[in-house]
Amino acid sequence: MAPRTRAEALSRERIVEAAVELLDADGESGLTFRTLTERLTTGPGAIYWHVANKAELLDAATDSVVSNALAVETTGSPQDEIRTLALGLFDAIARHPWLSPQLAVQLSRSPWGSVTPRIFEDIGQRVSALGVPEATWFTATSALAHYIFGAAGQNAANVRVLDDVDRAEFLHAAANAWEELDSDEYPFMKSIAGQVREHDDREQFLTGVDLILTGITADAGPCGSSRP
Amino acid sequence: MAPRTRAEALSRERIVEAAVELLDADGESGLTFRTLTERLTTGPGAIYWHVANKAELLDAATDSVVSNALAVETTGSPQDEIRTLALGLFDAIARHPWLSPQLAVQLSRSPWGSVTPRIFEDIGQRVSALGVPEATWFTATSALAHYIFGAAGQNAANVRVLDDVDRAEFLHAAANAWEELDSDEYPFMKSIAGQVREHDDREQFLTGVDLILTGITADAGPCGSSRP
DNA sequence: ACCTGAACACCGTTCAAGT
DNA sequence: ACCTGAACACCGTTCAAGT
Repeated sequence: MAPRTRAEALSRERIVEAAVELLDADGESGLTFRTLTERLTTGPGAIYWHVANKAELLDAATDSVVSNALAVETTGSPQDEIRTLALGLFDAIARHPWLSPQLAVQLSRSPWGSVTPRIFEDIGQRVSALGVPEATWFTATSALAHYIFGAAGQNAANVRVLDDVDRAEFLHAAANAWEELDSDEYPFMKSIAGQVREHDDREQFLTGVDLILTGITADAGPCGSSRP
Repeated sequence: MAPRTRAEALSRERIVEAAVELLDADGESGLTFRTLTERLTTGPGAIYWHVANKAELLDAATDSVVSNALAVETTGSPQDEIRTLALGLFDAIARHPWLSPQLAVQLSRSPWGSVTPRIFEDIGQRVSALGVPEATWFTATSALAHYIFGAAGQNAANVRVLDDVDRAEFLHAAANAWEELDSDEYPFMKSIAGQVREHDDREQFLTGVDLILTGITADAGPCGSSRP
């Protein structure tokens, strides 16, 4: 029982929680100090007492959501654990599509903020457990992390407001559009239109993770190509 | 000789060109309608005659820069051509760091705007020339594209305003900071700190591209691991 | 057809004043 | 210590008016 319990005292936690809700509902443009003060029935000054500025608030919201996504049980081979972590991030970004640009912005403001090292660390620990040379760890972990963010971001862009039915229609329409593209200029897009129409996002995503895992463990053996 | 030549008539091209210059100089926050009208010595209404809104202007600026980056001569094996394209994008994003968040935003607004299909097409054509099964084309191309954007974005974040000397100092300081991280929480980041301090960005980037190319061509043969 | 420039609604942020 | 709320500078965008 804290001293004041009547009107649910303001706190950094409550502010971040409300920010996440606004972002989930209406995207990045849905979070303003106006909408935030309205929801929390307070004034801008009150928020600035707990939070330095909007950028810090977005960082905190990102941190909160990513932390939850990384807090998963992982057991099995390093490969399995990497798949679990990757899928956790993929699903989190699908649930919170605003994360994708936000992670890029946060990265570009300070390359090693609070979120990036944690993701690198979590993935990197499993990469180092794959038994590949230590000299390849950094490159391998980067490749995995970048693929996860990029693929998840693209998926989030598709998901956004659409429910499953709308989404199927959307993909269908997109695939049809590609099939009608000029075959001189876009032969490749035309050829994969069918795959796009029928693919399952999460399955496709995991296939890509496996592809990179194969590249990591294949090393420069007989299957790989080596550059001079 | 056009009817009016005295004061360099306004045009969509000139507006986009000025926008790119402002973005290069001061990042995304450096481009406002105030700074733009000032540089072009005109009013906001004049710009709105040629451009629908700021989002379209950013799209046009992105499109212009990426088009240049993709307009490179590529000859050699499909692998070589993919490396050339990848490095071209990497360097373009290093020269124009604002591209990185912008590509993410553009992707999240409309998944298949004008830029993304061109990049997918250019890379995808080479992937399909690798001689791997058509069913893997989409996944392979996605993995490459996402890695390129992610790695280039991270690099751009490091480069930003720093010159080479500052950059070396920056990496040195970052590596030192990681080495002093708690070894229970961040054992992996500690272990790769040395690699980060000494790595060459472009070389490291190409190594990652090769890693993914290896994964693509290794298929599910004896070198790869397959998931049940 | 192309441009001017005042005006509008909205944004993040500040700060003297309250309790 | 924590909150109020008016005020400020700035933003993207509009539009009647000019040429």
